[in-house]
Amino acid sequence: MPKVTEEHRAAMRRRIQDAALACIARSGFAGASMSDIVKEAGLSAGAVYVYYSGKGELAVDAGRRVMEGRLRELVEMSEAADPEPPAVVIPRLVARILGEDETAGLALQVWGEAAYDPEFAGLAREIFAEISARFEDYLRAWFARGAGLGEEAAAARAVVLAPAVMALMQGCLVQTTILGGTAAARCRASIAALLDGL
Amino acid sequence: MPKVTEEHRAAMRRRIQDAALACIARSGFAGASMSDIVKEAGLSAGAVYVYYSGKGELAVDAGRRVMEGRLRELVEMSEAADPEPPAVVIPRLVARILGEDETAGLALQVWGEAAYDPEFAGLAREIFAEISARFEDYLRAWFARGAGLGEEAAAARAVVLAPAVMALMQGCLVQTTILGGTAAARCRASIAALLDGL
DNA sequence: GTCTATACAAAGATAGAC
DNA sequence: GTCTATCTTTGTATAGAC
Repeated sequence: MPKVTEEHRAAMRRRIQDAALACIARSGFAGASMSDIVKEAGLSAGAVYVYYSGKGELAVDAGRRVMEGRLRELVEMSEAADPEPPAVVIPRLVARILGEDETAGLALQVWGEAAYDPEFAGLAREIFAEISARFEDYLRAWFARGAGLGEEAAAARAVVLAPAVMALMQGCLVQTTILGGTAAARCRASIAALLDGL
Repeated sequence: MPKVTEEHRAAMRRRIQDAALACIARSGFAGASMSDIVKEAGLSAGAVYVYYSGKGELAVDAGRRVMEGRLRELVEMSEAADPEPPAVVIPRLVARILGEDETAGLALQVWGEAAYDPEFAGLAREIFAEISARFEDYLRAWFARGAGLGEEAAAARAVVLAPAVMALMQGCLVQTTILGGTAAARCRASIAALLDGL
């Protein structure tokens, strides 16, 4: 019966990830020590090393959780039936992604790690590609059904504009993390104004 | 004659900063050890500690250099006599800021540190405010003299749009660091297309 | 001012009892 | 599987010679 064991293992790994994320939010990826994480999880060093081979594996796993959480929010958007204009959709999306938890700061940290660590860079690229594809899907749908372009023209325009829309979202995340909530609201309003013509 | 000493001090601090930045680009702020930096600078531990009280001070100083380098590029733009349209100015600016050196990755790391370290957060906010002011200056000039709005309307529009333009630049920096040069070019083209209407 | 050598602390990881 | 205790390495910072 490997069933119970497998579930237990998943639950423990998740518990350790949660503790790691709390510590990382406080001290950064490198600054969060294994003893910090062990204490935060209410476990012992020995227990943690049963589920993770070392700090490296745990760090990447925690980073993956942060980025995949961000991705999940986007799936709904790209599956909406009749598309709303970007000036409405993008700010709302940004608000939802950045609003609830303090995961935004963690995403910024993942990018920082990706600047020099190949494993984090791969992770960031992977998530970027998935999110980017979602944005393209949405933009194509909007230009075709909402703005009335032909299918081909809509697809071309979506491909061209997607990176800039991604940049808006990424930049807003940067500003939110660094400047806090009031600046975030200002940034969302600014994005809405910029996208108003589309 | 404190003159020579003062110059020497400045030169040595700069030399140590350069070494630190090289190490940080390789291993991150936390991962770059003092011995790494000492070796990279071709100095001894004792010498380094004459000019810096510790790793913390050195890290912040190095971070400041990265961010101020970014600011310098912007000053020229905001001082241009007759304003060119954003679709031209912004992509060119981004290309210049991200093109030459690998400092872009370092900026992303500074933001990552700012996500949890108050000192880096202060630094990031400070630079953000200065850059933001420059963008507002430029946008005001463009809307007034280039696009023909009234002074007051131009100023209002500049204030509204500045955060989004900042976000575009920040996001493009993220994409450049994570995805590399070809994606950076695509992002610049995308930004140009998005700003074309302004 | 600069070097070599080293003190002191912290972190990652493991051993062995239960 | 989990704990306590510990081994080993690494890193920051300093002391003292030159």
